[in-house]
Amino acid sequence: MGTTPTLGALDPVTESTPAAGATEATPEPGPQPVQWLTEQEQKDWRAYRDATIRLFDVIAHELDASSGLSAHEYEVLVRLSEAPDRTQRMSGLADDLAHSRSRLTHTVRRMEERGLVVRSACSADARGVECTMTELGWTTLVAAAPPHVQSVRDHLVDVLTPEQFRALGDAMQTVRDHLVSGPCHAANLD
Amino acid sequence: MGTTPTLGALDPVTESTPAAGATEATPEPGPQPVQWLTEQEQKDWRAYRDATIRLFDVIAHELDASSGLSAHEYEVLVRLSEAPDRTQRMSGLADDLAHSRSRLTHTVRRMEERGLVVRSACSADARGVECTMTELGWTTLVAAAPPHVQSVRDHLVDVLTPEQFRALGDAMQTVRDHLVSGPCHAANLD
DNA sequence: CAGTTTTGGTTGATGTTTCAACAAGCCTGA
DNA sequence: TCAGGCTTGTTGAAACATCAACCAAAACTG
Repeated sequence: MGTTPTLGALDPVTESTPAAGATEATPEPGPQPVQWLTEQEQKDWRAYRDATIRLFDVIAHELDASSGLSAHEYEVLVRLSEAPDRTQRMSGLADDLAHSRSRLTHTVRRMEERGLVVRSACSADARGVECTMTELGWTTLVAAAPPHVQSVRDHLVDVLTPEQFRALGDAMQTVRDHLVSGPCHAANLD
Repeated sequence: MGTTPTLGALDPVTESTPAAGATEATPEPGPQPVQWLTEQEQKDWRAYRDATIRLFDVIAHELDASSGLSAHEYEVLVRLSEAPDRTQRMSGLADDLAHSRSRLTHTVRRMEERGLVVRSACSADARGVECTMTELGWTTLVAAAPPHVQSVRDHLVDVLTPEQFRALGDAMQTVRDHLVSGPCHAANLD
């Protein structure tokens, strides 16, 4: 009834505390003593989440429109372009891209069918497979990069002040380090 | 390798390839006068991109593990929980979530099959469909929220200083505003 | 140096998202 | 009023991602 409690972002409950502790640590005898997000934290988390989803969406769309590459394919090509001999092991690629191995296998197979990369046995480790960028892959990447960079500028870099963007990079580098070095970052990795 | 020009992030070319392969029918000087990202900008963009992918990945994984909801389903429930009568039009929901209409239709159909929401005709507009959260949807959300909030804290909020996190929210709010009010934000929307 | 475990990679089934096409209701103007 | 265009929402097929199962080679272990 009147109990539609103007719910905070991902904090739909705060329930048994009607008007009270929406913003503070709630050490109540609930199932879990979770420290809820403050209203400001909710706003910030939502802004980050929402903006990022839309940003990635529009950038991926523009990339596909201008080059026919998906964001993931583009990223595979970038990594290969930076690797010695434009070649990298599948496992290394998967780790770099934070993709599951199986996802990478599928992606690379499709890219191979289109002639963007080739796979070959790895000499050092008979289990391994090496992925190499073809000339077509290279020219495709070279053609794709300028409009993509423009996208990133238009929708992100140039929208912020240089200081804001630097701070964003710093913060996210911290987040990234914490994630990859964290205790159980087992989450991914197939 | 002498010919592998230590390539920057998404800037694989920089200069090594002049007019090469670009559009032939362009009499203009140069393919595009794109302003490349500086090295620092590349680092920051990559940190943001990479950290975000991993972050969303691990948070979605933990949410699914603890509640059986995907991140998208969770978000649908949150929006409904905040709407009057826990009901919202499909179109409004799709806009809020930056999902295509067709994606939302599929998602909601699956959620309806699981009893989390129900759909009904919209009285005001015979084309419309209203989506309402069920009691099961509510209790599911209430159970899902605490561990999810904990996830967000563990991997993002508490990893940064309060100032960093505030700045992140501010910056991304700017990015979001620019995206939704931008000239052609037609990108999405089915 | 056999037996076990771990790692690298693939496969196919299943689930989800995207895309194009469509149906039906709304709205406008002549 | 009714023709045309816009909006809302759905559908089915195709593309893509995820998951569990699997094989083969390496790396341990006793």
